[in-house]
Amino acid sequence: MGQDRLSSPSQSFRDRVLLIVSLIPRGKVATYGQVALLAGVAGAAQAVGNILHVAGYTHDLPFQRVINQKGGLARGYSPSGILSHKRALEADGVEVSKDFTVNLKKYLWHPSEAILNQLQLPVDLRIELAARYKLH
DNA sequence: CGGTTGACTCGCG
DNA sequence: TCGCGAGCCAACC
Repeated sequence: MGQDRLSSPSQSFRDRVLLIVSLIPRGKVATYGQVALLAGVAGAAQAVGNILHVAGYTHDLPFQRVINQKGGLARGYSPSGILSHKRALEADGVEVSKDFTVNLKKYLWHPSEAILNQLQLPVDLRIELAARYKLH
């Protein structure tokens, strides 16, 4: 039974991004660049931010779990809403420092093999993903 | 169809 | 270590 197919290359980049974000477990975070790679397009981090900014709320996604490469919370999450972003993450059980950063070594999401397989991620992207985000 | 935008990233000084 | 500029890419208008 092939139901539960997570995504396929035929889906739009946008749909794959939304799906991947929905897979980030509570208590973990992912970076924009990481989501872009998982969606099959290296270097599309900014596009991921754009997509979440536009569709995050309407799709009821845990978009608070997506932060930048340095572990910092999004500046434009909402005008002065970096505090609400901090609270949303803490509600997930993620520690947020006073300078609004998260310890990626501790909280970065490492997708399971099963998920990677179902995303049908090309080998080269898998390699890049492991090289950039595998933190002992 | 083409220019603009931005919840990003990287590299350089 | 930090700020700034340039590069990137899909969505938008």
